[in-house]
Amino acid sequence: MADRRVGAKAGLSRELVFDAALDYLDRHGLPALSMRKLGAALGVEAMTLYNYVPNKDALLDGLVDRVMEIAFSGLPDPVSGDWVPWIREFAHKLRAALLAHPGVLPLAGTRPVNSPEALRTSERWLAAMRAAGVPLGRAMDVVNVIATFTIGHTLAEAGQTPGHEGSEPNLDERADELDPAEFPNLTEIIATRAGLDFDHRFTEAIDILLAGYAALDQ
Amino acid sequence: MADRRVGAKAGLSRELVFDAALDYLDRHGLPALSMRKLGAALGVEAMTLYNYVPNKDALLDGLVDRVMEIAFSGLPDPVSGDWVPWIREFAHKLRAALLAHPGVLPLAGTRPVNSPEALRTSERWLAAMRAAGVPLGRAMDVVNVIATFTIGHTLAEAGQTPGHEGSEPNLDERADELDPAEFPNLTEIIATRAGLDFDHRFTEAIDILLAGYAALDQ
DNA sequence: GCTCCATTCTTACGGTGTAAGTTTCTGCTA
DNA sequence: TAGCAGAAACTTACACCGTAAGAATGGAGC
Repeated sequence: MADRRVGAKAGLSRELVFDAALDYLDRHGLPALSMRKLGAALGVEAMTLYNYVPNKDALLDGLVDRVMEIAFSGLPDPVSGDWVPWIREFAHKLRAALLAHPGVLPLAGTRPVNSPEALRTSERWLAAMRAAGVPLGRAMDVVNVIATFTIGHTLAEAGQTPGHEGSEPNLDERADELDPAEFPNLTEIIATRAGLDFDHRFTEAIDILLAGYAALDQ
Repeated sequence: MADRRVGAKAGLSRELVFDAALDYLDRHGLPALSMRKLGAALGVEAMTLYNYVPNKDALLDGLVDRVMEIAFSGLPDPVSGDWVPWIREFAHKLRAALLAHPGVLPLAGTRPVNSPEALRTSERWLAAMRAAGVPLGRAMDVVNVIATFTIGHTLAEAGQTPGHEGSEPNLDERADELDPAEFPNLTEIIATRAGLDFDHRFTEAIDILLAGYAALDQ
């Protein structure tokens, strides 16, 4: 970044700040994200960012909303009466978006998502499911169960990623400390990789949930 | 805490430090937990804690393990061939333990749990399910799906709790900003509470998952 | 050229985790 | 009982954090 004189515009915008924050998060991880470093990445002092964001917490909230928007984008309108494939597609898109930006994952679990975009999407879901004969309360249950499961499962998935920045070693990393006599099944799992396929596990669980809920109403 | 002279024993132990940390977390929340304040709660300087814990991250990891132990404690050994009720009980106990210590919830989602106690419990699960005819890979899938769903769902539940310390308002808190014309279904949900019963939602989803998996093998 | 104002920078404060070094007390041995 | 070794606690220090308050600068409109 070429040096500017004090007061010269850096050409920032709320958009640009969020973009840079998401990029920084993807590149360096959540603990490394500070206002000073984000400012430096934009060629600006930390306090300058406060012209675009009230505080750091709001910045993090915005990042979650942004990733949710990515997950929602491109979802087709649920016109047909069959809501199951639509929700299934949403679940897989949400997982993909979270895995693409694993830095926001811990935030996504903690912060309620109530951006206008998210509310609009929820409303569309509910309307479509209701039109298909699902009671409103149950529709809300399905939406929330799918969303919370996806976040929980993807949190675990990202945490197991080889190179994650957590402090505790994951199962693979402590495979050699595992006494095969005391833990025969766990050692077999590590050796054969049976039950460690996240793609398969997620797909199957979502299908079970959707089939189960679909069977409840009719 | 009566003042001691330098060097006098405060009677600390690893146990006591973790106990105090969990208590502090329950009382003041995760962002408020610092080494200095935890030390003060124990009548001791911050650096003293480093005699019992290598660093703060290890302290947090230990807290997650401790809550998991609470969840596991009292679980009966799965002797009968029917593994479904046992896993169901585990899910509900895990949720209860997490809700009792909501401060550790964000940590539970992020950090892989590989304490010896947790590994022993997993091993018991797998052995029992296998004895009942479930293939090993599927048994692992069931265990992980139940655990990740429980964490994800309970994260959302604790986040919606009135008085949570998050920054974004939850759905109820922004009910009045919601335009009934644009969001008829969401407003109806808030008014009737349909689909907002966490107990019911969790119980039903767990039952659907267990029934679905049970139907796969046999 | 002058004024106004948005934008940016500077400075400062109280807080954080933790490395390094110092002091004090306790319990053992002689 | 005296002396000493090691454990336990404290002190100091450093680099970093979020952010409040105010000063400095640049460009836009007159």
